[in-house]
Amino acid sequence: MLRTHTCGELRIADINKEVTLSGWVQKTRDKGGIIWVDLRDKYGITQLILEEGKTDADLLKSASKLGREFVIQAKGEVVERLSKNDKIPTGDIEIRVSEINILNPSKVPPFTIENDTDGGEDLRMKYRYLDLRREVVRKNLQLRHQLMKETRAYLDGSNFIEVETPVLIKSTPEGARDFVVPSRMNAGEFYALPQSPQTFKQLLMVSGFDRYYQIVKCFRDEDLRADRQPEFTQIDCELSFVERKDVLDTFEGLVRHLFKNVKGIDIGEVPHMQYDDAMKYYGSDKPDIRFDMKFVELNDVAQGKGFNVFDSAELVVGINAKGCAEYTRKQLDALTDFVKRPQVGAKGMVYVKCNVDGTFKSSVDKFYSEEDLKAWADKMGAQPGDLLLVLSGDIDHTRKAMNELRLHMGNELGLRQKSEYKLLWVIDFPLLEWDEDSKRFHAMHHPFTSPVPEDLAKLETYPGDIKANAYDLVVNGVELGGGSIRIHDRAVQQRMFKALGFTEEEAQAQFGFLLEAFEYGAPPHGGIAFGFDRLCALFGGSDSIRDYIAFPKNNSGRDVMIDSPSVIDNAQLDELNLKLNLKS
RNA sequence: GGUCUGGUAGUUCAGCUGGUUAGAAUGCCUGCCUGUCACGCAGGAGGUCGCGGGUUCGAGUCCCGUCCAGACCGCCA
Repeated sequence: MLRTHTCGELRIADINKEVTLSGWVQKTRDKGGIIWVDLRDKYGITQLILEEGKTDADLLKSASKLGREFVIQAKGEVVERLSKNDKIPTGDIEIRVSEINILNPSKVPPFTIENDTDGGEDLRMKYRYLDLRREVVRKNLQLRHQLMKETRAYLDGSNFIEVETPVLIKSTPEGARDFVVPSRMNAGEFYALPQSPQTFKQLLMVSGFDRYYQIVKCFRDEDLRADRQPEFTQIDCELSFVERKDVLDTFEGLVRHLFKNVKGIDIGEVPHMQYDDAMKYYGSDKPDIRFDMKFVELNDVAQGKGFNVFDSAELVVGINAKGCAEYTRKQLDALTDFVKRPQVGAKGMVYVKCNVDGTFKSSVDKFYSEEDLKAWADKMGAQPGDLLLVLSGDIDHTRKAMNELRLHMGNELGLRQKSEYKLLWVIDFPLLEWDEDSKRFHAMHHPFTSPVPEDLAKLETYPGDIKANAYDLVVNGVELGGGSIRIHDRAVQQRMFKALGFTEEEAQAQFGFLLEAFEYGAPPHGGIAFGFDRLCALFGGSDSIRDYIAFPKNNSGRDVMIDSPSVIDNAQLDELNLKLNLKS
């Protein structure tokens, strides 16, 4: 037997037991006469002791040669420690060793296997299997497992069944870029990896499966971010005979279950917010409502006073940074620099200090009197001591920039605590979005999202005005999931494709199977998909999903451990009927 | 496609307006140490300053290019 116990379970009650432990050498401490070895496995650390006089001399000598990360087996007796360590659960006992077997030696690892490791990101990814030995990283994957388990428990308990859908499917022009896979047996043709199992889950509804889910890998060939990987995992769900309320209730239930069972938090009722309001008051379709600082539009009080920047702006909008009137020139300049960065894109920033003595000091005193500024302050509900930050310009860019500024101020003022969770349903998204580049409408969600019934007639007349029967779940400013009630009527789906600029032939070629399926008794249905990696990161309190993926890709979509992607040899290319056409 | 930041010992970093032999911590090796648990003490080894070019009497430092990594914008139905 290689072990009788793990390295995390022995306690004072186990004293005098003869045990066998196996694990990795975390560290040896040779005190001269006494050698301690910290033995580590997934479950914890147990201290071994070898002592001159009490331990065989050869064994003592060999123990001093044990290096970090050697895999060893140690046999011995559980004894009470003379000096205890209350920092670890096994700190009251140690193993008086009678035998050590080196199961496998180890080279000196390139970084230390500790929570506060000395290894940088790049190195840890190259040796990810060593990185995963670290408790902090291992706990992230254990959290992921727990979330997966609880998700399945909830959905199983709600009559969902998990059905696997194919990974080799068909490329579609809509949406993100597809990863494609050449087909050897069908020369010149390609599979695509799914961006989501969307059409398959809808077909399962046509098949009568009623309630489907799948924890499923999806693929998008787009640039990466801290919260975006080319392959990622979704909790993908679809339900038949449901309206929006049914879906929201069901998955609010899922999220409530997860918060309750994994974090012990009661999230309460999840409020709903119109997309239009989210944009108007937060400048974002995923507002962080852990803090207020809502946008206040100031056009009526700020325009017409001779300040050309504001007068010529489509939108003048401000936020109230409570208690920040004492900001120094340097701090205000830093904020101006922040909004002027190309990533934020504002041309400048106007501030108004609402001084404690009731006076006002602004960066535009030349154009506005105290009364003018007081009107702003009143409109924004400002108190003495507050600081107003104002941006202007066209609506879209100004809202976007103000959103960045608001989040930045939220960070600066400590209003975005990771331990606090504020959930929000954003509803009534636009169905379509005009795209200047391609001069056509794009589906904001996807082409299978149904319009709200009362807007259906606008598909041919005012497509840009249609509201979609779609919803996003937003947590702390992160889009955690989104879905919609789908189209289940062939004629409506065809009108939708037409609005998106598909010819009838194109629609038939791409999605004929779905259109046909709708003619064979497709039930009303709808669903939702959650970004599972983001869910893990959110629960773990991290901004990066990489920490919750066992073997993630780097910024350039590479796996630096296995060094993929990689070239393939000519024989392989030949077999696939492919010829490379590398530019440059 | 773009913006920004970084690349110096095994590792994490410092290295000023260009100027002797490029430092620290940690890890590693050797010796000592009988209650350590971030053990301690003494000693030692360890460097193509990412790569290529340029400016200069002289480049880790300045300039250009390039590669790699990270964050972000575009992109992500």
